Amino acid sequence: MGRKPRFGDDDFLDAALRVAARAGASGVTMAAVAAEAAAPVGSVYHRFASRDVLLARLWVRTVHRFQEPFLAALADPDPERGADRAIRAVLGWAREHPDQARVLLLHRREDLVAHWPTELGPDPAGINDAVREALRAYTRARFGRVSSAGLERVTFALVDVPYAALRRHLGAGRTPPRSIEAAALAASRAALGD
Amino acid sequence: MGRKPRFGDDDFLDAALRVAARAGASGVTMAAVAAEAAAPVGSVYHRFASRDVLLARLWVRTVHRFQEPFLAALADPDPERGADRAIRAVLGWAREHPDQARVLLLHRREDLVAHWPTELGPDPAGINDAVREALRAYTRARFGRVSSAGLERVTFALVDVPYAALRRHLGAGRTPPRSIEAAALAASRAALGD
DNA sequence: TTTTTACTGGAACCATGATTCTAGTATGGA
DNA sequence: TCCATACTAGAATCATGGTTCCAGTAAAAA
Repeated sequence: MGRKPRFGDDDFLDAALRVAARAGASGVTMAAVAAEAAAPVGSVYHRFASRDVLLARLWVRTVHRFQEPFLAALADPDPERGADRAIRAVLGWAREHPDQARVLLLHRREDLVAHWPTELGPDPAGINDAVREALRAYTRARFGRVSSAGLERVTFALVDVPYAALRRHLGAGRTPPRSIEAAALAASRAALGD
Repeated sequence: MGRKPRFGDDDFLDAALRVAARAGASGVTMAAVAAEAAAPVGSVYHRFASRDVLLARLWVRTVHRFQEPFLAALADPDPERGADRAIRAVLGWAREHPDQARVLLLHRREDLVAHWPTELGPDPAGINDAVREALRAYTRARFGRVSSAGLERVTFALVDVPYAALRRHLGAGRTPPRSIEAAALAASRAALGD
């Protein structure tokens, strides 16, 4: 066969992550990613057809990593404990991986949709299917049935509230402090109507 | 003196707002703003030295409009009622002015800081001084003293929580529904430690 | 009516950064 | 050892969109 590759997909995704953490979304140029990986731009294009593909793949990889602990926590047979565990999982993950958490904040869904590379599947919308389904299941387990209002309330409590607790810190470049957990838990429980 | 102007500052700011609502932040090119106002690009540059200045001025104008009802509500002599009124003011303003609310979401503080035009003052940080001070005053009124933890909690409850309730809807291009108010109020009160 | 002057128009120019292109180059297998 | 095959290199090219520039133009004041 051919020669052994010097750079793999993940090398460039990791480089892009580091650049994003340091320079923000707009700083993630192909030249910057290549320099960060100590590679020439040509090698980046050998792996990723375009900048859009690179960014989309980084986003997808990060979303999956993020969803894993969240979904595991939410699946707890006891709904109340499941909610608490889910909140803690999100806050804990963000504290352990602030750069990756920042990537999730940096992209806007609209930007992603606008530049979504068709070769990565139909649409980024599908990526959240697992979460959407888990939230429906949670709503059913908690409230007996899945009403539109109930689902919205659950989404607010389990997704938007922890996001709100993190946003300020991640946006400012800080690792989120542990002290936000109490307020986030209290707010989330209240939103669930306890 | 000279002739009467055909376009004023606000014509272009309004045009930029409409473009932003329609095409997102990245769609706000100078050519798009000019076209939206039915003016040539030269006229835009006659009013605004650069795109950065235009966007920064739009942001500042919008922030001021947004802060006004929030600060008025928060100044209520009764702290509990002040918090509720502040939440309602934010949610109500966003529902009445979804495009402008979206502008506040679309910009990232980091992007603004990175491109801040020096002629607009020292820094965008100063813009939130009034809010920061109001939150300190609120913390004092509510908890007797201003501790770091108390201030963080108040900020989360009165700024981050309503933001969280709005984000999903504004980002998706929808006008936020009234139904989010109950959950936001409950979450906010809980975060304040009631 | 003439002059003055700020404003209008829009084509040309430039900077940035994505993408392409064509030689090399290293390595597994024959 | 030698060939076939990916992969590496990075200079050159292109596209996009911000910015400049200067010749008109219209209204207010004399």
